[in-house]
Amino acid sequence: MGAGTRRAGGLTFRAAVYRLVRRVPRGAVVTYGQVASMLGAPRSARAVGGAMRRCPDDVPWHRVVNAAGKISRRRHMGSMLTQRIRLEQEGVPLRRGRVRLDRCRWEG
DNA sequence: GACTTGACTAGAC
DNA sequence: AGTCTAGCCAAGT
Repeated sequence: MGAGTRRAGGLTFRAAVYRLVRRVPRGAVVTYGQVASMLGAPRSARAVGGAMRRCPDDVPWHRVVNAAGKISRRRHMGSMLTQRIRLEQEGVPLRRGRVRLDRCRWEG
C-alpha cells in the first residue's frame, strides 16, 4: 500500500514524524505544520495529522496541537479529553482550551 | 495507478 | 472572537 511510500532518508513520512515527535520534551508542544516544516515538507501538515491518527504507543502524540494552539477535532472524542488531561499533567498551561504557543512551543 | 480521506493551514469575510 | 474556503499531500482503498 501507500505504506511503501519512501523519501530520501529511507523512512516513510510517518516514521519520520514519529521519530521527531518522540523528541518533544515534557511540558512542550509542537504544531502539525511545524513538524512538517521541520521535516522539510512545509505543506504536509495534513499528512502529519494523518500520521498521528495511528501512532505507536511510545509516541507522545498529545504534544502535537494545531496552529491555533487548540486540540484538533477527531473521530474519537475520548482522545481529545485524554490529550487535554495529559498536557495539564505535564504542566502545559491551557487558557480557554488553548495552549500558549509563544510560551510552550518546542523549537527543536 | 486513480480516487478518497483527513488529528492542517493561511487567508478572507 | 468565529466561520468558510481553497490548496495541500501522504496514506488508505
